Amino acid sequence: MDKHSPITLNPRPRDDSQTVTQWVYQSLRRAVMDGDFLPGRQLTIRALAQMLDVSPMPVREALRQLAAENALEILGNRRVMVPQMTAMKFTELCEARIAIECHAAARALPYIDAAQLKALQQQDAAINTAQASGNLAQINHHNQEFHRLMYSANPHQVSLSLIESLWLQLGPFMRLASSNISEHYLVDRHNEAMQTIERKDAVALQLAIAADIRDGVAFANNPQQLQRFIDHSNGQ
Amino acid sequence: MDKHSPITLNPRPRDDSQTVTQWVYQSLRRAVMDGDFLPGRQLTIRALAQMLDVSPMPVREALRQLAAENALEILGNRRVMVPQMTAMKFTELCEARIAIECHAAARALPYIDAAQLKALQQQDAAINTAQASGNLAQINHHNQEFHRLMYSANPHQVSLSLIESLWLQLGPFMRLASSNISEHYLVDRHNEAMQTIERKDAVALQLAIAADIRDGVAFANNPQQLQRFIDHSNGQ
DNA sequence: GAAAGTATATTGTGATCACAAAAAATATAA
DNA sequence: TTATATTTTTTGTGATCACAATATACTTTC
Repeated sequence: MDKHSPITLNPRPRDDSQTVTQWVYQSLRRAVMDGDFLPGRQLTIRALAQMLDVSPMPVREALRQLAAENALEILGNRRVMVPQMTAMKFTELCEARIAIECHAAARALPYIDAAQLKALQQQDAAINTAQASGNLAQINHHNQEFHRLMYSANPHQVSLSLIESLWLQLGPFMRLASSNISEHYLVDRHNEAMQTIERKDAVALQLAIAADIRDGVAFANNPQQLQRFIDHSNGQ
Repeated sequence: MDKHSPITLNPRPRDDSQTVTQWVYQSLRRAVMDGDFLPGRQLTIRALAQMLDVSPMPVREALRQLAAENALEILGNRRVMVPQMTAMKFTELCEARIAIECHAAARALPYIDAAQLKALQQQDAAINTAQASGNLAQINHHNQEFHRLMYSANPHQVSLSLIESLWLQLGPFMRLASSNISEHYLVDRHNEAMQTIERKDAVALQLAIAADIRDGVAFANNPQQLQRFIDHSNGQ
């Protein structure tokens, strides 16, 4: 729970087509998602600005945007903090994921055609490749992409941004979680999901998604192991 | 769909305890929620700043925050627009509301004690008072407060901010909707909900909440009437 | 040595400015 | 009159600065 521990930031190179604010936003978002900032860590505008070699202005806007997405927390004294995690909050976040993602999946199902199913299969293959290489960040990334691809088949999608807010809040812990998951789990659930899509079976798809999410946080079923993860992530 | 129609803004007086940015944010949020900005309307930083008699800076931050909550939309040319509504999107928003709010209600139920139930009853009474006076904005406001009160009984609440994002997107249309609802509907559903809370019956509570939401958008069951509302809101 | 008070440094906030990109208005050509 | 080119204006962006509020470091006091 150290507020001032040193942080390292490895931002992607600036793309000239995007604004500085966008670049800062994406850099910070990725850092939060990857758990580069320890929970409880306080972030200052000027420090981040210096780290990214930009003026304080775009950092201010990026921080405010991330706070609006619940990725960061603005304290009463106007300082910005990486939110703390608790076992109860973790459970709530997972249950919210299940509720919303199952709903989004069912709503997307009618729109998933053969081409999109193929894209899902390719994404699933990418997950396998990442698992073979043992790159946890990559596994997570492709896993998210699989879900995103599915939900965004719905052209009138309104819940994806809500789901991403939950991912952002869980992000740092999912990487820890990945290290404890037997590889075959995720693959099975995704195959299961894709089969239900072929059958256009909404209820079965929801069950598969719920199972996939629960598998992903299976380590949280053991309360004391969950607490260990949280303590570890909070810096012991 | 006029991009430049004149807009009027009736902000609340500035509270000295809040920052200018917060005040601007709340003023704009209320305007969006109340439907003071027509969908498709483009908002410029400088115009709003002049209207509110502040510098462009706090407006910039408020707009970015509202965009992060999907209350506003940032276009490719970096301009800010009030999102357009479509019949399909409206349906998606309502279904998302039902999915998430039912979930939030069930999750809050175990935490609702006698005192909080009493607060809900008081809020319900406030809705009745508002209905008697025929003030649509007041009805909406107290109705939202009723839901908010219920969900936030859960001390580990994580979905309320997601729900509020949906309210923001639906806000302008709910006021139109209110004008078409028979008064007794809302009251019945809320009483129903409070009875299920006393019984600690989660499933029945979810049914009551879903019914309450569906009653609130009952006018949308008739597709052409929904389209009329949207057309009207989009400025014919 | 611990607590309270003071001084210094740091921080978020909000205003102002320069600039490039985009939009609107105007002028030109067919 | 319509389409195209040019100028003018407007707009978002990002940097810099002043200031008040907060936090930190230091001193004093008991």
